[in-house]
Amino acid sequence: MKLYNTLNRQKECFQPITEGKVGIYVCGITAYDNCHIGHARSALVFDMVTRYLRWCGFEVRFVKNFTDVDDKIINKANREGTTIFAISQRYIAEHNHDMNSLGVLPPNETPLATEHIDGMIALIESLIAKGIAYAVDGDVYFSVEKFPGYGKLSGRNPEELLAGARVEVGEKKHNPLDFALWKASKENEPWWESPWGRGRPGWHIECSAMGKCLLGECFDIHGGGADLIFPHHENEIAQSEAAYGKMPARYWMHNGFVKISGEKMSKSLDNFITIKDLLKVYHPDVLRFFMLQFHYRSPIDFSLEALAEARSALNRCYRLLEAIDSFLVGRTSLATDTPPLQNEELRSVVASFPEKFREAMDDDFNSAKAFGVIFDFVRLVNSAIANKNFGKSTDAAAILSAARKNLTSVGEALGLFTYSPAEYFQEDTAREIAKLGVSQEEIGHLVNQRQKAREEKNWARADEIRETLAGMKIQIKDTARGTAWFVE
RNA sequence: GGCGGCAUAGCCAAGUGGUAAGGCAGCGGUCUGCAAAACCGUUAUUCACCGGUCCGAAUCCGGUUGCCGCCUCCA
Repeated sequence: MKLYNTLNRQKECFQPITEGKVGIYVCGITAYDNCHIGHARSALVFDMVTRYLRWCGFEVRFVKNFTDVDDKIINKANREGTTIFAISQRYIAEHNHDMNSLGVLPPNETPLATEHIDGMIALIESLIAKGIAYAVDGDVYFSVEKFPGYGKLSGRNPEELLAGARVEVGEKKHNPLDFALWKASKENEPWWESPWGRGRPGWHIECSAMGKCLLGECFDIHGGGADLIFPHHENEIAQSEAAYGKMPARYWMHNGFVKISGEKMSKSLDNFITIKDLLKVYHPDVLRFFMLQFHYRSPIDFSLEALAEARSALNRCYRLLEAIDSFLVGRTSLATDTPPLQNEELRSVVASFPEKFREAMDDDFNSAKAFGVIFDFVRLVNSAIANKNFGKSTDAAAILSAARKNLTSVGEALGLFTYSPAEYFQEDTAREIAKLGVSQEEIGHLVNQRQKAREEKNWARADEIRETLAGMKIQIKDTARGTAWFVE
């Protein structure tokens, strides 16, 4: 398995520290507002990473933190006249609700920064003892010039950074590049007792402390959004490596951004769409499919049109599952027999499908390439079902149930196809109908009328109703077992 | 200004040396009372542009243009 390591800017063979086990730390959210689909991408990407690693047989320990003390939380708490804990707990609950809706598996550990203050203080003390950090008036700063490797993750060098650095009035730092490990608390700010007086931790120190506490001084994978490369992860490396003498993680993975109209989606640009709003109009699998159809490091340009296309593609997969299920109804007994191999080639394609999927995913979690494999497979199985002779062959049911099993297995690695086709289409239809502003009853009535006209062989009337429905974006599907309908 | 990334069909997108996956949309056909779904066929002699290396490049090197991100909180 190869994965791209931001640290060395190249794909590297993945070699876990302990055979068969993987420790992953991903930077989670600062809990002060609802999550937007940029957060969703990061969550879905690393959910795919952990799911895929588990699918491959690794025992994964996945840690994702919450930043629950920070300027933005403090500001919001002061504005609302409440505590930072009330704010962070509220948005952690919202976050968890969103993640659950998206089908993101809960991490093994979800540490809060405020639960690890002692660890942070100990870490800061050891940095001071080593002469790498210094205290000034209750603040503590990390001295960048004392750490020779500074800039290795983001590819910057301290001189260049210094040239462009802003020096603010009243700075207590010795060097403009130095960053805060601990901040003396001001009025109306939460505080913890420390050797430097009452204060609160800087942003970067929390991940160094929590990563070390839950995964050890060096773990396998550290992940986050590409915007965290600098300064957050750069500073985290500086702190941890200076304190423990080793890189905190071997592989650094960063997901690309979600853009909207060509610009990065972010709080500051105020151009974000929340997960909650999006899930009102599209099924969570559609959002997941949309995100995973791109390689995780590429930027994505988000639009509702693009999401609609993702829905069309995903529907194709669920339709196949539906078709298999309907083929298999009443025929499963055949699967237990040992029938003659009438479809040897198809059987071998079905059997080798997971391996092809694995090949694509092993190349730096290339889910985009994996979808190519999936759709080739979908077409092949569909063509078998479409073939009348295939239905007569004694091994058809066995092959199709194997195909179904393999497709959902691969889906498990991506977090897709976890619903039954009936559930999926029901939820999809409910959303589409709501968008169209028509009721199920209205459609059902028209479908019944057409059904009557068809029974009377009044084709003109039947076609007229079908056209009316088509005008409403409702497609009719006549099958042996009656008429179904769905939204285009 | 510094650092990094990207540029592939109508749209989206994979592809890091061996002759262009896949999805969406479109067109023709099969199936169907008609449709839909599904299937078959079709849609880039070509990968922003200009040079170079090589038997061979979308893929490597140099240059040009355009877009984006980071350098300040940000997934």
